[in-house]
Amino acid sequence: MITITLPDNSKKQYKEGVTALEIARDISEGLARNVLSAKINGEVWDAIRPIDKDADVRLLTSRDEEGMATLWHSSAHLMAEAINTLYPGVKFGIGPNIEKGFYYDIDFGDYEISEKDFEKIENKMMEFAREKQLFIRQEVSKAEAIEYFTGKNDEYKLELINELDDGEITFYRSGDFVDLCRGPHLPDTGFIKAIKLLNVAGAYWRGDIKRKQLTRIYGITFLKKKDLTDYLQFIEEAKLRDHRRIGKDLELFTFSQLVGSGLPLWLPRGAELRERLENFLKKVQREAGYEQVITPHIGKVELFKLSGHYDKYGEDSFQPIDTPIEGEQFFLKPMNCPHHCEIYKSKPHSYKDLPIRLAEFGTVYRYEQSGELHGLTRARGFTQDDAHIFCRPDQLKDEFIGVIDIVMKIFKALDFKDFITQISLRDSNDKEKYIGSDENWEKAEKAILEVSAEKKLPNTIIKYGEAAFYGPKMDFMVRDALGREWQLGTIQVDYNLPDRFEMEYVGSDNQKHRPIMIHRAPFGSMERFVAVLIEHTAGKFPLWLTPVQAIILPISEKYNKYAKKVLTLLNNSDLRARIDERSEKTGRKIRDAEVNKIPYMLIVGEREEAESTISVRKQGEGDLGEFTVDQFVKRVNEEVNTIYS
RNA sequence: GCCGAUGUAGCUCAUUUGGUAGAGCGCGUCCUUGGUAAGGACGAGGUGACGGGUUCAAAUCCCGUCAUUGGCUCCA
Repeated sequence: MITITLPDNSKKQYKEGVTALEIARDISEGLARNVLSAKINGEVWDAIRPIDKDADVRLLTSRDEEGMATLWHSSAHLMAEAINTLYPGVKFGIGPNIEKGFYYDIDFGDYEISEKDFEKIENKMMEFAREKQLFIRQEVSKAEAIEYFTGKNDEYKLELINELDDGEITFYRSGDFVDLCRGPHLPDTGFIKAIKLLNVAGAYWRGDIKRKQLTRIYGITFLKKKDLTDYLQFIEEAKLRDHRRIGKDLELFTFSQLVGSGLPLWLPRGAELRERLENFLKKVQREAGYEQVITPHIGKVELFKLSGHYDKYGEDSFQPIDTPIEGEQFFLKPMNCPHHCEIYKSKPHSYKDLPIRLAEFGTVYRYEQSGELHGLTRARGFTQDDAHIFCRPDQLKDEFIGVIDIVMKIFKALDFKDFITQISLRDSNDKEKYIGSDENWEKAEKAILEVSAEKKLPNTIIKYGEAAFYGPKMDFMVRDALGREWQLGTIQVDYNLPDRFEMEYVGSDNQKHRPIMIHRAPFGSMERFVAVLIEHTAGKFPLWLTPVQAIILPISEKYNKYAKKVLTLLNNSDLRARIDERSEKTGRKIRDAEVNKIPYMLIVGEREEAESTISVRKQGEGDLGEFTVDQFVKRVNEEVNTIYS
């Protein structure tokens, strides 16, 4: 007999070879039907794999991430089984579960696969699922494994097997399909009740651009049909929040084939919105001791050779601009820092001058690969809310705190609650990779960790070995409507450029010292930030940002004159308002304003004109009653000013 | 850049197998002058992304280019 300990610490005696599924059945038949896999002494196992010694057992269901991982991993096998039946002779690469669903990389040989084939594959998968095929685990020797896949002529599996040690190789069989797999899997395919293949993509074998490109098919499955319907609905709703769509609807930005892909054109309303964001940040930065600078969009090749950008990225960048007569070469700037370094160097500095904080909304150009462009989140020309802080080592921590304060102010003003903070430190086993002294690195990394703890930043992850070669950094990331992660703000310590540019300041000891540089961009780029903001708010921007704050709706054309009077009053108070002068009924005007997400609707008719008032309706909420214009302006100003509190 | 998909009116889409294009919304004019989420009538709008080919005939079939898009790779 062995002792099984459950998560509530209850202990039970079982025969050797008992399975998690049997333990579940012992608790209740309903639970047994929902067990996908189980955690045995911290390792996820098949629910039907015999347990032969004392163990801690936690049953995994659809409520556990690991349970869903098992479902999706098994689904990848089911898909492979279906494909193996429908397209004999195809070869399989890897087929893991992912955060939401699974994929399988497959070499289809001469078959041409597109989304048109999905239905056929889904149907075959459903057929096998209904057969409730068992997933059978089998331990094999390396020689057996090699023999099997040599027979199948599958060089991908053979490559994987060759990297494994004898004695740790397992196969899983479902139906007639055998796959090299570590497991674990569902008890049988019958758990899979809803299947949807999502898309097909090319993927290089082992992620290596030099190797063969396989066909990757993504899919998702669920235990209940309803879950799939809900998931597909979520995708549809997320699409409605897509910044590319809303940006078009609200006339914020556009792209032009003639101008070139990845080069956004900001329309008047988008430009206004962006300008308000910039002004907000400028104000915050001024208060924090920043100074604005302005630099040109190009610089001589020598500048970027000095900064090191040329060597590292020159060939993959927009190519140099040549002057016709002198034969000089200029680069579009991919970063603002070299220009700012030259500003620092324009005069000598004393330790008393530091820190110097140079800020610029600097537009940069990077040749992103065509397949990588994505609306405003990935563009070839974009504007960073850049600043470079030049400081002494003893000032590093305070400067870091100052930057985090700015980032938090912005996130608060825009109601970003859901973000991740990533701290990237160096890999201390591979110090050769990094520039700068050991002492400086240790000091900077310690400062960052301390600041992060003091500021109690939520969702902080620390990654070792992710630092740039020139210094540790802290990044702020958010998710877009479709769950993709985007980096927004960044704070990076840099020991490299001060060296390259031979920057100096005179210390209190009358000796020359090298300053530390901090790159920071709280928004990241205006383009990406606005994109994320659009998706975050679904286009319902906060009042202080929105293009049109209020729309005046005259009950009939008889009151247009009064409406204009109200408009003038509002404009004089710096409110952004318009009038809907169409000869439409009030219900219609209200509907259109609601759909256009205009925060306030101001209804004026006979009564309002007589009493010199406006009837205020708030978007999404409804009628707020009668206000004088002064009362309304006061209300709006109070609402707007909350961003600075 | 690579694999897959897409490109028809300002927007969202339709046009069964090739026979010179339609709808809704929006827009314009007129009627209507209305009180908290769609009043009515009429009308204007399209080189079917662009270039080439096949055909008596191409939005439709083929090739190329550009752009968009889901991934991969890359990412300062």
